[in-house]
Amino acid sequence: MTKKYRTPDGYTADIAVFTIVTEESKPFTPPDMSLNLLLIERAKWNAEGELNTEGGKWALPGGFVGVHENALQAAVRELKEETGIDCVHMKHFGIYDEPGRDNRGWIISNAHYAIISEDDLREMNANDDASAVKLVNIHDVLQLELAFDHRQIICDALSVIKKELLQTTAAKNLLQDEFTYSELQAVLSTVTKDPAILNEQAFARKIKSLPFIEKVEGKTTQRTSKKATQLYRFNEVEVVKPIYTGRYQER
Amino acid sequence: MTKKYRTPDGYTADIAVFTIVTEESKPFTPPDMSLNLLLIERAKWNAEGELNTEGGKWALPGGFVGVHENALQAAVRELKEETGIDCVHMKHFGIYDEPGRDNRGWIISNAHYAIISEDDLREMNANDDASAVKLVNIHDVLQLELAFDHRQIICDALSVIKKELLQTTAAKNLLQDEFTYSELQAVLSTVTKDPAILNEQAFARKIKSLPFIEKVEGKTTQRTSKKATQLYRFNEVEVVKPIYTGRYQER
DNA sequence: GAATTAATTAACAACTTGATAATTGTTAAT
DNA sequence: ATTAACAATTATCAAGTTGTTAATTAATTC
Repeated sequence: MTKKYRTPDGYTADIAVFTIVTEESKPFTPPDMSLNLLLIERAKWNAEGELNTEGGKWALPGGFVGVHENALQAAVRELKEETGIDCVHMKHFGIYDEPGRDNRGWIISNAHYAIISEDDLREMNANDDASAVKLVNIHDVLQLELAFDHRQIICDALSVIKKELLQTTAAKNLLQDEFTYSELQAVLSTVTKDPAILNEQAFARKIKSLPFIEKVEGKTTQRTSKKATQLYRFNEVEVVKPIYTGRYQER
Repeated sequence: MTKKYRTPDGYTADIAVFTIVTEESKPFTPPDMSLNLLLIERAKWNAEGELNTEGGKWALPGGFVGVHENALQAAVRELKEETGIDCVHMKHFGIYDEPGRDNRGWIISNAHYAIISEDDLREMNANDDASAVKLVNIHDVLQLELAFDHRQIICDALSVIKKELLQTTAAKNLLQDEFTYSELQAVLSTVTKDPAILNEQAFARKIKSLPFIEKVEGKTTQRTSKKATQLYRFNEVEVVKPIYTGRYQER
């Protein structure tokens, strides 16, 4: 190809990995969850013993996209390489292409978020050097010293994940296939103050009429209560809730 | 910079421009609107008289991003250059980076959507060669022969714009600053079948309690009715509607 | 002046939901 | 065996939402 324009010096994929951490799991008790973001600490020195670009700061996992793959594939690959996590739900959410954002050149970053369950997370801890990887509660993450423009990327990721969890059925990726109303409620509680969701009786009542959730007939668990509790699962129905309907008045 | 990787051959910005077309505007009548997408016809031959890549097909406006700008700026610039439109509401919505999507090389397309009002559209028609530019009703657009992977991009754009109009206050960009309930309803009707929005009495009642819309005190118009009609405007309030609340049962 | 039309208001029924309370099933302590 | 504890579940009420139907209002047209 004849290049009429100056072309980019690189194309990277970054990944904001979100996961749920169950804070305390006493038997027969509904879970108390927090939403966490996975970060890696950039090495202070590179292989040649020189100071590394943005070394010592915390950053999102990621790396360069190859010519043979798209950014989504690269993101999945990099996450596996850097943390051992096999991700199911990974999605593009933004592009970071401000001139000068990376002092190494004209580098375009394609940002993704991934949602993984606690279960899948355990593989990670076994697989990798834990010292350079940590989970940070989403309420604390902006206090850290972050590399490049990752503060901005993380801000955007937080706002995207909050919307995604409330406006789509993405919560299914943070739960087991079959779950109780209180487990789903615990996930949603990490990102909303909506009283219709926080109110236990109201939510237990509501879950039965949601078109995208179905009762697992005759199946119960004692994970969250001494009394056997009904299990539910997501089905394939997708819905869009307009802001022009519903209630807005507090009582 | 030392290049360890092969780098992209180009970075382009494409723009899906959406606008409302009022189908018939009898006086004293609520509008009948359709949502349209702006497409350009690619020239059959290039400057050297050779057959152009994907020439003769319909495509989204767009072009290469320069090293001194980000893709959003490039998108605004290209849209102005190609159609004369000065756009207010332009946003990134997707990346198209499949290897082989453009036979000219490794070219990454950053896709944007723009929402412009009928008023702003008039400038365009005055400004440019109308033969190569046309507005297509969103229900017809997928019938056309489209260049590159623009069919996919347009599909995604349609689904994004539908969500955006219902789940955010983006409709304000398709209306005048002050509007009647029936004008807002006409905009929303182009993208939803929700009875709570299509029902006139219900919607006229509802608009008064929406936290992100306020009455323009004492101001009316006769655009849509012989009887003077109340005007409303959007304020700055932003809301997120969870799918876990509200009604799902049809009557 | 009557007909027409869109906006507005009213009224009702069915549904939603926050609040409060009662009931149920199981475990653990007495 | 009895009781306390506790989450799940069900019940009830009040207030808000919304589809439906109908009446009222204001301006224009004939």
